Amino acid sequence: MKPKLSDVAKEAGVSPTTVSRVINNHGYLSAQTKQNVFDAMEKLHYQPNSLARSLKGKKTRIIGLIFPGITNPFFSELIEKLEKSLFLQGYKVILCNSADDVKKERDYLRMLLANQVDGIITGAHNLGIDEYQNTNLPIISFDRRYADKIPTISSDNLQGGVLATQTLYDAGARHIYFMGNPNQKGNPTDKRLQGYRQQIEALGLGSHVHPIYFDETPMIKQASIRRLLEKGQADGIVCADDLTAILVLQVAAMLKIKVPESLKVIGYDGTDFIRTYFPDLTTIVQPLDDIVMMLVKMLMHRIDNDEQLIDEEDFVLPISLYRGTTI
Amino acid sequence: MKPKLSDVAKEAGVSPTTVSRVINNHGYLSAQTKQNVFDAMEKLHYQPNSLARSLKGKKTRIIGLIFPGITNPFFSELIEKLEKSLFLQGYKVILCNSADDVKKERDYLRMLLANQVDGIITGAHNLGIDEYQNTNLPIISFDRRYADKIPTISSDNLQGGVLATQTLYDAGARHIYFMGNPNQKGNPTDKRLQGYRQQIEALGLGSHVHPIYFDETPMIKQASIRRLLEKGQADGIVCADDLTAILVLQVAAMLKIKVPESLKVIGYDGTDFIRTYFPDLTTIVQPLDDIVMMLVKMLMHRIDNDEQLIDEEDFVLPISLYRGTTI
DNA sequence: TTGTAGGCGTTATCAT
DNA sequence: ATGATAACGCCTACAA
Repeated sequence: MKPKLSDVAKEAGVSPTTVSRVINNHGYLSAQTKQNVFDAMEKLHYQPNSLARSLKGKKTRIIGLIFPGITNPFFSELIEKLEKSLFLQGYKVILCNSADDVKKERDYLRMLLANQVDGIITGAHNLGIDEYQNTNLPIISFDRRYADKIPTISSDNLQGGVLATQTLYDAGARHIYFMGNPNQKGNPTDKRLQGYRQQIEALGLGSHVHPIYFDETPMIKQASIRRLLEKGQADGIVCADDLTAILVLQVAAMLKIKVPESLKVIGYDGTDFIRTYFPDLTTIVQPLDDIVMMLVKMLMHRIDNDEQLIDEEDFVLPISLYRGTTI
Repeated sequence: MKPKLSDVAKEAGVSPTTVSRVINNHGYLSAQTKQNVFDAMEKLHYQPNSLARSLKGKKTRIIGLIFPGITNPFFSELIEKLEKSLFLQGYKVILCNSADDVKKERDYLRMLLANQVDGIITGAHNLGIDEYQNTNLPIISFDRRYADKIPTISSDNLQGGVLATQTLYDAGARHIYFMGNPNQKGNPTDKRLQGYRQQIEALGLGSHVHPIYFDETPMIKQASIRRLLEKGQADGIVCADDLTAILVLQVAAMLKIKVPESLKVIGYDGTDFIRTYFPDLTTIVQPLDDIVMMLVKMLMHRIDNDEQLIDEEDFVLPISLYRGTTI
């Protein structure tokens, strides 16, 4: 059996209380006793049981992370940075892949609650408001609008849409398409399209949206992109994410469409990964480090200050442009 | 406060025991009582406390995942698939990023033990044997040799090295370099280099290893690759992973070295991501789905059958070749 | 400086 | 068919 506190106590010849005190560095202990207890712990390979500890009211120091996937470089970088940052604060992370599946997200949310996590950071986006609303747990959301109780961090998607469009225009494109999810569900990312529309209008151009959905396989996206490019009307494309932009470049190469001469392409996200392995791609860069810092900071704040949200309004971080050769 | 079992009991007008019975579907309950309890649970938004439950000896249904990072597509796909598979079996996942940091890995291992996880799947690779050895927890490792008690799953790295080398040879390369970590620490991945060496010898060629380390930044790798390519001696390169291969292609383009005419390149891993977004890259494909299935299957087996490892020897899965245009 | 007792929320055992 | 009771491993008053 696993050694428990009382085993250590017996081994060290003291009471369980004393051992607990040593572990938690509580109150006054004689150096000798401390040493005895440490030796006993060492000898028995003792590990305190976090469960029992948390049951007694202590925090679990576990944060739940709910995201729609981890293979997209944007999410893998975001999650890796979050994990890193939280680890430094002494937190572990339970990773929940909502996989764009409402049921799975709900299941996970329940599990996290059942496991008494200290807080949740979520970037998933299916659930009805109430499930999240119904808990008093500190929750911070990235790029998703859940409920008034839950602060949202995002980067400036509107400005991103504007900047992408303007950048294409400045480079000479006049038939600028937007490629991404046309559904407007009220999430911050919807603003990329809004920014596009807004700027298109300001420039006196025509607005064209080519729908590409998050849950389509790359093959399907590719076929869809091909249909668009074959028409040969677009000379500029604002892609709602970098991976889509890469598919556009692939299809363009396949169709022998010259980039950027005949077609200019701009992506969105600008992760380290993409900038390193697809340095050609011009893209709107989200400030990942700042996003992570804000998410963690606000979460920590909510955890430490039991008072409800104070001036916790939504927080929008500025984006920037990375210039590759596709424009 | 959060409702507890006894609150539900009070609400439903029964004893806590009965509520527990309903929740766990234990013994005989009248349909009426059941209904009452369910209603009460619903009404109070009751969530059983997993901690208390686990403290009472129940499993936590949490699996720890220890990997050296998640941004490499190979790991992100592996982890995503593991999470998916484990979720289907009713397990949650605590994600631990060892970040190639011995201390962090040890910390995480301790935390996992403290949190009474039901098992661990690890693909990290720093720790001394003893820490893992010292526990009776079911642990399965991917591509890392820890200890005799811990079964290792891997794909056929030796054959991968052989196949990569032979493929380059068949395409006409005669000055074939290996690019990757030259240190042999006894891990399965070392065999990629061994396979290369073995085949080089069989072919009567000279063996050349250009060292690239896992923890180098892409910039550094690139500079290092550049130094090699500028010498112009290599006409074929076996890369120990796909990302390195992509850097090689970048540098080759920069130096105006024609691929595959003057230089043939083959990568290693062959994730869906790379095959989709870098379809040109010829690469050795690891059977990720099979790897995941084996990892999960063996872990479940170890968890369910308390008996110690039976014939749990290491398990090696076959690799395959994906043909792009870089050879 | 150290020990004793009770309880955190749940479940298993024994009654009824 | 349902309840009372005693654990699970730890922590925190309260004593001594």
